[in-house]
Amino acid sequence: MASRLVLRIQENYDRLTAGEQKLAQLILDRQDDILTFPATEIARLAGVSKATAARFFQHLGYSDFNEVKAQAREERDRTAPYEMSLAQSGQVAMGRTIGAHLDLELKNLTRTFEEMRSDTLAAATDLIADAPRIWVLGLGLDEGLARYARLQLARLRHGVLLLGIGQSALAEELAMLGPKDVLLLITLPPHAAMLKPLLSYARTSRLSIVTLTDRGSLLELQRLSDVVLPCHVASFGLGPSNTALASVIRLLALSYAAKAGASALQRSDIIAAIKEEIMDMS
Amino acid sequence: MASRLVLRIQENYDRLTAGEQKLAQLILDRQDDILTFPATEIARLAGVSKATAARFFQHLGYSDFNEVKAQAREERDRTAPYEMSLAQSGQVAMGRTIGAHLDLELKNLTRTFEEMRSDTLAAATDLIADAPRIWVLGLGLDEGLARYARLQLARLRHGVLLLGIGQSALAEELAMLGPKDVLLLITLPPHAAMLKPLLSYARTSRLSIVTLTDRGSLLELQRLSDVVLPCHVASFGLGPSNTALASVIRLLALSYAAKAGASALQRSDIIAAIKEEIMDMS
DNA sequence: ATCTCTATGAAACTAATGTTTCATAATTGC
DNA sequence: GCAATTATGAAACATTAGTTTCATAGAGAT
Repeated sequence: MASRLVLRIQENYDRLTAGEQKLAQLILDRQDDILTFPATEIARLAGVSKATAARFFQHLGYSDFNEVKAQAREERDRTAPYEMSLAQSGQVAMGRTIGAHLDLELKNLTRTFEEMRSDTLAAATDLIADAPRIWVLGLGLDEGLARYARLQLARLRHGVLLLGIGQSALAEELAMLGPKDVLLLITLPPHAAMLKPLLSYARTSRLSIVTLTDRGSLLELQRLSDVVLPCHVASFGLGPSNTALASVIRLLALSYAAKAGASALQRSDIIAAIKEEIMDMS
Repeated sequence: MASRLVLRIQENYDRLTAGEQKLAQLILDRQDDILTFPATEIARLAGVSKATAARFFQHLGYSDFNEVKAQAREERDRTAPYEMSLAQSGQVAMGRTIGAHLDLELKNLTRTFEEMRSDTLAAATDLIADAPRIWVLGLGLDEGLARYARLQLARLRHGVLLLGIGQSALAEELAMLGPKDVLLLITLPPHAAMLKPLLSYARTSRLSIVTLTDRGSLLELQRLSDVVLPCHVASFGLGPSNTALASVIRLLALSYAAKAGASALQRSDIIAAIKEEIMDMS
């Protein structure tokens, strides 16, 4: 991040020599990362000598390149003031600050969607759209998210059911799985021991399996699924964070709603109206 | 930005020597900017020698510090441009892109924690720590999150119960509420019509109410609660987004675990061990 | 065409960074 | 208490980075 350097360059651009303008253009083109390189490398990338680079920064008013870097660091610290203020005043959780928690959650979300291929999301959406029934499964801690997913999808379409609630009836439920159905599996480490045999059995029903899991489980679960949407779940403690997974569920519902169009939204409106009517009767 | 370095540190933390842990802690505390400093300076900041720093990075699997910096640059390049590429090529959901979805989620998270007062989080944590029993309530769509919250807290302490599951038994459950208990309420708009009378009744039990809700409901629910932790829930459709609320639940659990200390973590370990044993018997 | 001035790169010099080696202190096991 | 092992920092060494100086090329003015 080099905002103030960029501003100085912009203010002085016409007064720069040709070599200096080469440097200036490079910095304007790569504002975010150029200062992570040493000046020697910046000069090389711009196609000028080290001497020209040194004179360039001096021409802009800096005493030397170290001053440029120090200014950029100060600017970075100042850009996110809430993090610093939170970090300083915030409650310490697990030895970390609220700011650190937020940072990690933001990174989990960013990396999750950074790496999400649109064709993977589309494939998952298509499977859901075409399925006569959707079975949602989440074991242990993942059950809450499974319920959330089921509710999100049930608002938009019929035939969305939860598996594994009363585990004593799981076998009966598995017997109900049919071809063309979709199993929406939500699972984070540590994975339930029964998961693999359950998935192996489920596949004999010739249904499709869409799995939401963490990055580390991607390869393993890819073998047992038709589509895997991986999430980043890094945390400071208490097992994996499911914030990114919650957001992926939401995106999947949004994506389905967009594909299904008016009928999905109409269903959601109907359900809302039913609720209002039921509550009026209470 | 040093996400992968951070993950490597987290995976290996217990195997690091004391000097290496000093470096590790510094990097965890200052993930965003620490790699803008040379390794010599990082060593100085951590209070170790340059030799220790060099061995530390090698211990983590890097051939040298230059490789650490190169990886961080690559990561930054991979994180920044994707928003543009996703926005241009990504699946359109509800008229918005994956990039827009991510942006909105990031903003929800950022604003939620930016506005979170540490004293409010501490007050909620204290109430939970001191309560003989915690009742968790989420109606309708919020039920999934309520289950998630209950599971997170039940791993850390006894006496965490879910309200409102079989609504026909709700009256019986409400009769069980006692003084000094805490009701952890999770509710987003549209709020269930029964919520207000339910809360009014609950207060006659002289228990404390900790409410997680959206910003818009803050004033209204503040009158009925002891502590309110508001979340930003902006979305493009399908009602409010609960990604930030999921993360607040997680932070609350982390905060409680930090306060309760060893006993909470021990309980979590015990539960994990029980699960392993039960699964081995399956 | 020539002279003056400016821009520039090569080279020299200085400074800083990073890695490796070695000696010592601390820790662990018997 | 002692020996063996490991961790660590100081120092040596190697490499890179950054600044300054000097020589040259190019541009502009006459």
